[in-house]
This record gives sequence, C-alpha cells and structure tokens, in this order.
Amino acid sequence: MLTMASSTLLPLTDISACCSPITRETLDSEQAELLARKLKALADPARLRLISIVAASEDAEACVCDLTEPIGLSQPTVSHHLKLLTEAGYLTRSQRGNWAYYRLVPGALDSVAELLVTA
Amino acid sequence: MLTMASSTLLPLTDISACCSPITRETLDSEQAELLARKLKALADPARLRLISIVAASEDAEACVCDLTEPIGLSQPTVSHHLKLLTEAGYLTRSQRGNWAYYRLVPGALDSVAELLVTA
DNA sequence: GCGCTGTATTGACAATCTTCGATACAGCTC
DNA sequence: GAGCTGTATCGAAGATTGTCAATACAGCGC
Repeated sequence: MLTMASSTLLPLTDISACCSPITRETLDSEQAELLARKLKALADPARLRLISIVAASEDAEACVCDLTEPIGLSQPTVSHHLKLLTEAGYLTRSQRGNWAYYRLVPGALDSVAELLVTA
Repeated sequence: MLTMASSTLLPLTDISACCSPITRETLDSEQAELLARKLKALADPARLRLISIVAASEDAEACVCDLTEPIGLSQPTVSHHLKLLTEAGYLTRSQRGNWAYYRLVPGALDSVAELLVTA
C-alpha cells in the first residue's frame, strides 16, 4: 500500500496540527482518545529505548537485528514493539533484502510534545 | 506528610532536569522506566481530560465534584485517576473543608514534553 | 529447486489496568 | 452528639498489555 499506517479505526498519525495544547482548550473525548493512544504507544520502557536507539543509530535507522540485543528482549517481542510504534506513526519501516530498517518519522515526537506543553 | 508524592519506588516527579531528549542520547533502562511511568500516567483519555479540565477551570483548580460529571465516570473512578496523576507529579491536592481541590503542577507537563522533542 | 537467515505472526500466559458498587473516612452543620 | 455531604479506599470483574516459544513467511545464495 502507498499511504501507510492509517489503520483500522482512526488515522493515528494526524494529531499534528489537530489541536492546541491540552491545557489551552479542554479536550473532547475523541481528541483525548486519540492523544491517549499516541501516548500509550510511547509509554513503555522497551519502546522508548527502541526509539532512542534508532535515533542514535548510523543514518538514523536500524534493523531488528541491531535492536534485539541492546533491548534484551526476544526478537518477536522487539518486532511487536516496532510494529506498534510504526502503527502509531513514530517509525517507518523499509525492507532492504532480508533486513527491515526502521527510522523515526520526522516531527512525530514533536507534534505530541507540542500538545503537552503549557506555554 | 509534608513532602508529598515521593511515593514507593522512585521519585516520579524528578524527571525534570534529569536527562536530555530521548532522541539525543540513548536511554538506559532506568531512565526509560522512569519516563515510561510518567507517560503511562498520561496515556489515558480520562486522565488527559481531567488535566485539561483542571487547567481550564476557574483559578486553575477543580474539586472532584466539578470533574465527575463532565468526565462521565463514577466518582470512585475519577478519584482514582486523580490519585494516579498526583502520584505521577502532574497534580497537587489540597483539601479545603469537605472539598479536595486539584491543580496542575507548574512545569510538570513541560518537563515531559521536553524529553520528547527532537530539536 | 534447497537451505539459510532475518523478520513477522500466532497462541498462550501472567500481569496490569480501568471501571464499578459498596463501604469507609473526613469535615461540615445543626 | 447525629446526620449529611464530599472524597477515598476496598474488592472484584472484565479488558488490555507485555512477553515468550513455536511457527510461518520472505528474500538471499548456492
């Protein structure tokens, strides 16, 4: 498919310019649901470290084989976390040969951060 | 007690100036654990809306009675979420008479947002 | 084709989370 | 004191989550 990650329910990627910081206007339940899902995707130590390691990697990308060992979890578990992060719009996946390379989606973390800021 | 919210395991409040953005340096597992817990406290639609409503309230504070109805959850559940948010360092509680007033901890959301930003 | 290597999916289990009703506690008023 | 009101805690039920071993799939080299 061409347009990726606009998965089952809601386009989880498009929080970007959707709303102002949560302390500026009161969230309706739909916005809250959306942001909660974005945050839930981040709210796991393994996934935070995955993001961190990907960002710090050569060329800002990493394959599953690079990630399994430093994370200290099984390969299926790492794949699972990477899938979650991808579906949540934080990572993209590109396969080259046998390897699946993941990289950060530019601005994805920032758009969430902007919603939390009180200024 | 005087110094509140420094609960059981780790001082959940003190992420503030603890580390640089997660995309700058790779997180060790302890930092990841800490940030994940902060994010998990936010990663719920009810709690996001609670924060949002408190921030928008008169004098930036609200009592449980003000929050139960707009959230649409039972009073015990709202109390539970407020306790979580307080323990996570996002809210403070102050009792005046029969009412418990909650308000935002200044800078708490911002310090988390700073850790997510890639710039 | 066959085997190998890297990754994804499946199925299961344990742990955690969200929610509620029932109940307990705290502080007011009379 | 007794009764009321606002809030917190308890206990339980249902849903979700994180993890793994086993297995399936995809793409390479021979």
